[in-house]
Amino acid sequence: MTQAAGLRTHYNGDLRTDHVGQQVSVVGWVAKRREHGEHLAFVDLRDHTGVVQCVVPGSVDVRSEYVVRITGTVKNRLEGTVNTKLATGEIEVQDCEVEVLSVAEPPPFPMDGRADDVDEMVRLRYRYLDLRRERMQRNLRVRAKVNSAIRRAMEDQGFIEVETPMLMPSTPEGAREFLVPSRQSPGDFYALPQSPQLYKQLLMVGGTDRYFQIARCLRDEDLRADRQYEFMQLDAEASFVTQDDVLAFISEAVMAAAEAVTGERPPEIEQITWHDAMDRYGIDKPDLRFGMELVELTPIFADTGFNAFKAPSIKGIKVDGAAADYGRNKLDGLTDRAKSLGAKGLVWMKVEDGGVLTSPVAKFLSEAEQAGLVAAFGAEAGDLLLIVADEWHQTCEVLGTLRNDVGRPPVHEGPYRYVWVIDFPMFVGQDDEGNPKPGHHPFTHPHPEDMDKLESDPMAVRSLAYDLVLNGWELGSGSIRIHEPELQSRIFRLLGISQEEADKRFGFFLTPFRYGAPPHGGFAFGIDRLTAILAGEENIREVIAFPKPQSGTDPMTDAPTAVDPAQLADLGLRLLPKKSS
RNA sequence: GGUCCCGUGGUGCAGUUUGGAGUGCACGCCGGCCUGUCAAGCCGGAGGUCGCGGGUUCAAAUCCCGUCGGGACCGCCA
Repeated sequence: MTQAAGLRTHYNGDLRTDHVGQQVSVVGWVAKRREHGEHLAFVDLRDHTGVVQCVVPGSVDVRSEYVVRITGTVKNRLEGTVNTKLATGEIEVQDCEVEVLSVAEPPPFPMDGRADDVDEMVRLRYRYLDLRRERMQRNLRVRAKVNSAIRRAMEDQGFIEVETPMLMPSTPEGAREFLVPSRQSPGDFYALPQSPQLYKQLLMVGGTDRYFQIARCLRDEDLRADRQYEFMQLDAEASFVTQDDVLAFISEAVMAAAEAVTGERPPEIEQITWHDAMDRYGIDKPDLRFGMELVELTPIFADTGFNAFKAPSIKGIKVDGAAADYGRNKLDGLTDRAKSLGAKGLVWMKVEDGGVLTSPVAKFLSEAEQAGLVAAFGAEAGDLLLIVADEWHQTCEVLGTLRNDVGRPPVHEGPYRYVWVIDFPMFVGQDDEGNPKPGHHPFTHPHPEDMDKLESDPMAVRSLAYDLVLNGWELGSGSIRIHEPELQSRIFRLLGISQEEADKRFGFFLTPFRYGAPPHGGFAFGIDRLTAILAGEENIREVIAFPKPQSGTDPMTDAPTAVDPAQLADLGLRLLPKKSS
């Protein structure tokens, strides 16, 4: 409870029967006025702590959202007028005098739960009003608790907070950057940090040992429910540590944040390898809140006569009791979805009594194969089976997406299921020139057990990279970094990056490693995402004071805006004509 | 760049399938009444370029084309 001062003696939501008899002054916004003729009026007064009812012995000229100071005496409510919906509902402030501090126009939407249904653009245009609402104030305070708990947890583990520059050189790997033109060096640009990645590694070279920062990151990529242009990360890096050390540090910060919000410390965060995550859940950010794991079917069809199942990997998922819920339309929808994900097709089967399978393709399967399916799935009458046959990765990915489509609850619904995904592949896919692409980033240390496969079988090499996942959302990722210049050169060679090119692109970053770099590793996770889930929100915009909609424009400030030609001239910039189609 | 959904007084909706006068509901707003209400109650009232543009039609919120805005997702986010 905060000590009240200034114009008020108490916060509205704090008043209880303990205060009965006290003369109090409370301030805030008029949530509601109810007049009963010239002798009695009620004013519900709201601040961020709650609402208290004030009784005025006469009429009172206030409207919704007027800012007022009310002075009166706390009394028990009359018999039968207690309001159990209010925390302050056993008392009221009586014999009130009302002093108007600010008048207000009628707000465009109500400052209560009904505004949850209002068009988000309207809420964002009047965000300063939206923020008055209990939900928004709660979310801001959840966020503050998360930040505070993280900071404390990191400091308790010997990390120090260091700020890094917002204006840095462009390093056009990964996410698209926001650029900032330089006035003193016309035609040149800074970039805003996608993350403090490079600086924090240099802090390790600089002997900082354990660094963290609650860092703002900026990425000029399309916005989503879980993505804003600018977002906050707990960014951390430590020297002379193993992967397990890093996981422990970050687990501690996340669990401390969760405990600060929910009052309950999560159990130790389990781990799963990337391969197992893909194999069992078909995705590298598995949602462990529900089962429906991918079932291995490949051996059943080793000698099949069904052409569609002559594939390297056949897997399926079982949707319990869903056969009756999925008519032809929905099944066609799932098939289209599978195809749009790159599958050649989707086989569905409905399980009838006695293990009989109903499916357009059942007639192509032998009795042994059908029996094998029922056994492998543990299928019972009424279940729906969805089966994909393809390359292993493709099979897993398609089924993983269908599993989420069919079974995944909203992200904010409990329970909280954290999981570390470890042993990510070092390389993922190929670039246009046929070189392997880094799965994490080009400074990630290969898994020590796979060093001998770097050149001979690069796609089989694991890395010391790891992700933290909560309820199917990727909270963040990290890795043990390469600290040996020779190994770094070897990785660049594999990626098809020449030494000259590497020096040009990352010179300022690579040179320091020639002067004695400690082994180090780190992590960064998204505070917006963690906060949203802990606050019970499924969109990070709800836990950001002033977010932007998908267009990236701000309906409140109209940013981005055109600027004065003189400003452009100062920067040595001239605009091209706008594209017209 | 793509797919799908949405756009009707200040707010939330119905009306669109099957074209027929801006018709309706709830909240809010304005005025009146009301001495125990509490997202009060009763009476009265104001408030609309049906996102915008074009087309079809005797007639368009409704059908067609385009466009703008918003949302979810794919691509993208090392």
